[in-house]
Amino acid sequence: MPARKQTKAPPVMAEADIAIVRIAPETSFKNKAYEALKEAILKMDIYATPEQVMLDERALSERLGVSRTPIREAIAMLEQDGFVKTVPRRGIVVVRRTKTEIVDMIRAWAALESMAARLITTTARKKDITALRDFFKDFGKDRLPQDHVEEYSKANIAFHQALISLSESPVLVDMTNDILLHVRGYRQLTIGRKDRTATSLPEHLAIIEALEARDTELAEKRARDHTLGLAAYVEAHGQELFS
Amino acid sequence: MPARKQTKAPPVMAEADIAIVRIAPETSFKNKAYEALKEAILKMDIYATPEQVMLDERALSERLGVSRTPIREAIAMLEQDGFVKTVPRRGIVVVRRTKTEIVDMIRAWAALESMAARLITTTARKKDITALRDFFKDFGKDRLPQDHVEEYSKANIAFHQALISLSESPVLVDMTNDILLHVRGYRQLTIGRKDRTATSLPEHLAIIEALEARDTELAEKRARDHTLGLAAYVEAHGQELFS
DNA sequence: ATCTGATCTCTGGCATACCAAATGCCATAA
DNA sequence: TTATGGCATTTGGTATGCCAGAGATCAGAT
Repeated sequence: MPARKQTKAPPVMAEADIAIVRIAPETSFKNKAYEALKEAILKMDIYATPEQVMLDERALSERLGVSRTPIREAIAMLEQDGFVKTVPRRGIVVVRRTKTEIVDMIRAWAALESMAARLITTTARKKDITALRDFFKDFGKDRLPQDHVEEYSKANIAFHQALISLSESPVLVDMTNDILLHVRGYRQLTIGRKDRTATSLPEHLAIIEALEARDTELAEKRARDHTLGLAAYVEAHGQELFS
Repeated sequence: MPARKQTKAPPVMAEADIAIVRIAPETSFKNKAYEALKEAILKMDIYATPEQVMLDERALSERLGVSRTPIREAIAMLEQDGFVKTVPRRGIVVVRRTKTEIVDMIRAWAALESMAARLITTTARKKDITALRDFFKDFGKDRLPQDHVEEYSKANIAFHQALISLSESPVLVDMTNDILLHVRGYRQLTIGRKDRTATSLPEHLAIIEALEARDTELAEKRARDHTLGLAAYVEAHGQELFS
């Protein structure tokens, strides 16, 4: 049997505890392009422009100062995300979802969030649950959400993301984030509506209460019904948004 | 007012009803490579091999007979799916999920499936719901699932997919399919276990009954609890699968 | 025999060139 | 004026080639 090379305890020097942080991985152009394009697509308010939005590989590569290769890889990733659709020899089109698709996504969101609520009742710490109220501390009887729609809208999203995070389930977090990215596009035009905003805050507080009470079934139900309510709202009032 | 060009009835010739079928879109090498690699990864039984499985761009391009470009694009897509992770200058590694991640995924699956069940009680047709029983028509008191684990396992997956499909929600269908692809890898080693298989069939039938009764809450609960049961099972007995 | 480091090799990242199909423009014929 | 056919252009698809960093290898010094 050949001598096995000693692999244990070879520390010649104390491996100085200088905070070595694994150096910067320097993200590739591919990833930079992906992030840049994703952000650009998300902020372009797709549902506001009447005609189809197209992307051009060569134009993008010039704009970003890199060759087409990393751009194409980024496009391929975005296509997996469902943000764009490339048509051979025709172009790359930014996908517009129909109202039905959006409602569908919101329902999935409701499913995931209600599961998060369920998990939270059994694992989250009391203080973390209570901290969820802070997102709405700037609103109350003397400062109604419906009078500060834009601000409330941001608090609303932040609340939902914080809620899901409390589940400590990476999968639930990632999936809902993906959905939010798709839904966010016209969120300003729907969730922002005053009539719905008014009922939103009380529902959120009710969810928090159920979580604090560790009432699994009730928390799940409230979380689900709250988001399903949004789905129903969009289904009923979102018609005008989709030409 | 300028004369509007006549767009109606310009048929110069009868547009011969020769069966023109829109020709074949001939999927690109990029997509072919994506499908090929995905299938290869799914059937390689990742959790069976002890050492990390690596992929090599050049080797793959030779094997598939195409250049590296479409291969790289396919890899980028697979990375978005979470099947592989490319490490610069090191290689492309096929991702192995931890037990915790798998349990987490199954919980998300439970959330989505319970929402599907909920929707089904309000929209699906009676005959379609009843048809779900067909997946298990080959099993019964005289032919127990636990005695034909492999066969039952396939029926099991088919049942769940058919169930979700009945919700007529493309989003729920796609998301659960994605999850199933990740979970399927070691499914054979867990769901296949006899002790769990025995309780599976009755639970499935109970779900179908609730759906037929149009009992939204009950159907949702049964669907959720059934899949959460699998999650709990994996969490408790799946330890040995993850080295 | 072991440690050091120069070098060779392997691997993904990126740039570039060329291809082919889908369009659009435009000269030309009816 | 209008319909038609062909050519130039546009756009994504694919193939190649070179680069740089991370390891592995191996010779030389201690």
